[in-house]
Amino acid sequence: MDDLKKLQLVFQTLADYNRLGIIRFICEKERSVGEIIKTTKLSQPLVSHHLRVLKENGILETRRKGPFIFYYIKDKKILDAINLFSELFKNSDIKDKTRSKFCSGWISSNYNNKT
Amino acid sequence: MDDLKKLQLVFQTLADYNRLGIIRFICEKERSVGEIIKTTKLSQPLVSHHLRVLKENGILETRRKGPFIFYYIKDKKILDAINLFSELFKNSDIKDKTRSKFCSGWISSNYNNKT
DNA sequence: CATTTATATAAACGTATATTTATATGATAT
DNA sequence: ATATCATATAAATATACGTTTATATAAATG
Repeated sequence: MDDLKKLQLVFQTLADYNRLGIIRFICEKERSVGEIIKTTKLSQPLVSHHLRVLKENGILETRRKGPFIFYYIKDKKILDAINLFSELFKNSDIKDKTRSKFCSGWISSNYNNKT
Repeated sequence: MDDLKKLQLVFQTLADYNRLGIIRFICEKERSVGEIIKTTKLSQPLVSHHLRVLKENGILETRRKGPFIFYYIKDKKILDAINLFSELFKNSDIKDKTRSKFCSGWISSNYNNKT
């Protein structure tokens, strides 16, 4: 697979409203599937499907914690890249940096709750 | 339209192999439709369609020059953003910055050939 | 071991969109 | 004005993929 095809797959992965919503919810700390379902109000199989796509395309990673499976952003640089697009293409008239940032960032203190 | 939807539309616009190819070809200087057809080897209506999508979604802009219509990158920052993803997700083992950059950049000396 | 909770998978369905084929518009030159 | 070149548009087709419905796996608990 050439690099252009890989790039296309990444954009395709991000080109879904629900998946972006999931990423935005996950972006500051890892979340269990149940939390994602509750917050996004999407059906369980649909969330599961989107999470799989996001994982298969290198956006998310998982870790099991008892019966729960937590999803988290694989590489935090991805958030910077998404933020860049978010700031470039926000359609609101008020272009203040704080408001329309896609994700303010990962909370590193939430990253070490190993079981 | 909320910002998340706008972001989704931008990624959707970039989530096509042929469109990415067109952007990469256009990225260093404006190009006429004919040049794009010749280089990408895509059919004329297909190129026209993709150019329209790219323009409608704020990636490209046009300018007429006689019988020709030239397309160019509307905001060069878009290239930086694409480059960021390109470097994050290149699948080649050799991860040298030079090779897998999506676009080395706009050649500003090619930007002022007004008619 | 059986039941419940948490998550994943499979099949079926509908829709959006990339591509093709055919035609139209718009500018230039003879 | 007409023929030609450059580009756009419209309709038709095909396919990819998001969503739903139904079922399966996997872990925990009594």
